[in-house]
Amino acid sequence: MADGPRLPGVEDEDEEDPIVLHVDADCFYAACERLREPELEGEPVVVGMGYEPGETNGAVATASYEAREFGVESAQAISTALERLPRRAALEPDAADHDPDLAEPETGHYRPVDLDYYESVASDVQDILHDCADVVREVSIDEAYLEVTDRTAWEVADGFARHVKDRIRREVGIVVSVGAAPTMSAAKIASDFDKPDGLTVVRPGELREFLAPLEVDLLHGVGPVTARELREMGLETAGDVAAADPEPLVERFGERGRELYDRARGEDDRRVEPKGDPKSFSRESAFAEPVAEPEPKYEQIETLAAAVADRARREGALYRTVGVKAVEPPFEVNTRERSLPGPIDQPELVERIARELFAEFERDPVRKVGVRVANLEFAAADQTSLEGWADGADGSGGGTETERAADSTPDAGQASLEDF
DNA sequence: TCTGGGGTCCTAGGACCC
DNA sequence: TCTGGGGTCCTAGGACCC
Repeated sequence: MADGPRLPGVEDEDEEDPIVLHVDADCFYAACERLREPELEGEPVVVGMGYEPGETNGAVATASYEAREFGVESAQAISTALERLPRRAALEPDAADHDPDLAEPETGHYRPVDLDYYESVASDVQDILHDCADVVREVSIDEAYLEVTDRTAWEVADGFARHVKDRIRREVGIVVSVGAAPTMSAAKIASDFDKPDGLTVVRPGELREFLAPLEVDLLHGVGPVTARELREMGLETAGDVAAADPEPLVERFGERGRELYDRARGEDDRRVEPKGDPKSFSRESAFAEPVAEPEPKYEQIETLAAAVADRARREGALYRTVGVKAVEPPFEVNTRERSLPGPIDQPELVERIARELFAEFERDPVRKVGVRVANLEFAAADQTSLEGWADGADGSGGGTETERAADSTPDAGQASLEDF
């Protein structure tokens, strides 16, 4: 926290601490499904990815709170979810005759993920967020940080947060939880504190006491592995971490250890900034069961390579690195990648390199494959817009590699396939 | 719990350069 | 024959997040 000049004896924390909101939609995918299918209100709803109606494959993307009552959890296999919460349609009409008590309350509604629709809903929410804040950082489809320091004050921050919640509920029909705090990391924890439909304000003076009793795994960036190691070090709560000697933490976890220590003490200098360009695009897909024969795998690699290259082109990105992923049973993740001398936009080359990189695994049993492009450059759009404009210009456009690649049609200025 | 898909960041070793 | 120090890039893997 920056220490500006102060009048002696004046505690003006309220002035200097930023006010950060973290807004997090509750069970977003399920909420979207309810938006277009209001009959689902109050019912157990499970949204599955890689799931198709009537099938048992895929995993749970989102389970409504009603579904969670039955032990359905995020990331769970749909087959497991179905054991705990049978599909509503499956019991109608036949099974209902056999056991009418079972049919109604003990079944749930299963829907496949429909990202396009969810994105359209998210965009309506984001419009409101941008209207309510000076800076918005979208973290994911259902989550964002807002910098609202100049829009409100600590004394009325809960009213402001309430206003944001109410607008989203009224205008879009989505319920969100909001956390307000002087740091991003605390705001994030605060939004989670009272879910669903939560509203938690942590004022600057309350930061340490708010964090202290929380289990370490509630800290952002602490997953199962780190949580276990922290417990082995005798650190159960954020308060334990805050009071600990930071040296062993840094030794054990490197830079992350320092960060962990700071966050547990409520120290976090990051300011809310809009999200930058993406760093990579990837596509992956799992087989129903491990595949040993080369052909189906290569076929999938090619499909994914084409999809990734297409995505990059649509987004106006050049890429310099192509990678593949092969997941072998039980869950061994292998990655291979190759970087090229310069940025390109050549789908055929992505396919070819992906095939070559994958060759190493062609005879291994593989349950999942993936293709990725990285080292992205987004200069293309700007450069294109300069064309026909810059002929006599000030010479700032000098002929960089990026420009060369960007203003060429595929195959012209970029290195050609044979060069690799 | 037999494990889906799309991302980010960090680490560590090796190559290579000066 | 022995062998410093610093910097950057590349690759593979791992932890984590939603």
